[in-house]
Amino acid sequence: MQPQKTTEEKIKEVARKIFMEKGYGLTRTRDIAEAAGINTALLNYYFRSKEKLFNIIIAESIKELFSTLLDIIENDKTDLSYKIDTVVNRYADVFLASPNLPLFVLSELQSQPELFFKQVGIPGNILLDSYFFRQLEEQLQKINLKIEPIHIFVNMIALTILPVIARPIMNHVHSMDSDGFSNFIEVRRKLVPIWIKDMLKLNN
Amino acid sequence: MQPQKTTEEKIKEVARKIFMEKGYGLTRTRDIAEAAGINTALLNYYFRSKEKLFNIIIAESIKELFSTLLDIIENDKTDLSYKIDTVVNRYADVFLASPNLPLFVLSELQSQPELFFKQVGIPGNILLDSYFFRQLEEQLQKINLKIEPIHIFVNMIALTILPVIARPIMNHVHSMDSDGFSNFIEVRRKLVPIWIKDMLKLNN
DNA sequence: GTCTATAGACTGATAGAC
DNA sequence: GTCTATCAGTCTATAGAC
Repeated sequence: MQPQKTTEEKIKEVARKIFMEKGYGLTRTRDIAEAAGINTALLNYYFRSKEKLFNIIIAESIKELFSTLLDIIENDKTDLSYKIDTVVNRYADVFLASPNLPLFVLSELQSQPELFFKQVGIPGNILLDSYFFRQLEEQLQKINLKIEPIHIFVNMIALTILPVIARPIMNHVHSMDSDGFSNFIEVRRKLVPIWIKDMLKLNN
Repeated sequence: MQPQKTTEEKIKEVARKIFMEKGYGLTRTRDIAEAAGINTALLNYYFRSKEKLFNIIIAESIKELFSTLLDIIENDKTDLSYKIDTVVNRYADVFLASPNLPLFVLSELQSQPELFFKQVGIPGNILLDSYFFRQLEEQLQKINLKIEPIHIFVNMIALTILPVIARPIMNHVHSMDSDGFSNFIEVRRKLVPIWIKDMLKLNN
């Protein structure tokens, strides 16, 4: 038997869904209240204001998107190849479960960049100082490729995330249903690590 | 001597900028009017409503993003290597001039996918049936790589567009000012075609 | 904790003068 | 074409009863 959802959890759950679909500006507290089976008074009883509720949702979303990464890239026990496989696979899982998550976070960060600093508290240098980046740098030197590690990292994320972000266009130009989308992600789950390792001349 | 901007053009110009920064929901007609040096009455005199003005802006934005592509990929006089160079370079130019354009369009297409059909009229199969895709298919067969051409196309767009879409995060983790951003794009303008050609085993 | 009712502020749009 | 003034509608948030 699952424990019953509290009203507070129910509100957060539907708020997350509606904020992701419509964005902050187009979401009305009434929509959230109605979808949660309550009223706006109760919503404000729990969260004080729409903005405070949104800040909780967006902070959790940002953390969901980045915590996926952090424990992988800071691990000094795993090699480069394993890290590439794991990052791509974890993100594929996250995106299949929450296809709207990346565009939601990116859009809100664009219109309110200060959210990143205020709500998350991930230091800016955590990526550049990571063990993963040191491993990338080492490998790039080994194959005598004079580019910054960030480019390889950007490539890995780009190849994984773009089909998710551009899903409406993919649906249009590739006539995809939701199964087609999942299949596409599954195919790329295998391909992206190969491409990234090729860029690094890592033997597969 | 440049011809003077009409009021109508001035409104569209600032509306485009503000819609792109804040999105439809958070943009107020008063913001647009003030930025254009007029008032909301005049805005409605020219465009009837906020929504009609927005539809004009988003339709033009979608066209700007895709017309860049269409005349390149349908050309049967240019080879694969040239097409890759040209697509990447054109998009780099577009994104440097309008960094908010891609995320704006992608966000709006997610919340209103029918915009693609209604406002643009680009048939879904124009990409799959393009000369570019036939050239990709040919080359993939030649190197005996059993993947669909769409993956290479997605990769090319992904590697070019992601730093632009994730600019707020890039600023944060890479301590970039606007010069840093331009430099980053300039570096990738050269790198992305190399990576894509490597995937296709095209000799550079 | 949850509701009804409503205050209070803001927004898009228009009427009407010039 | 452009303005001032303002209306009607919508939204968030709160007061107060239960």
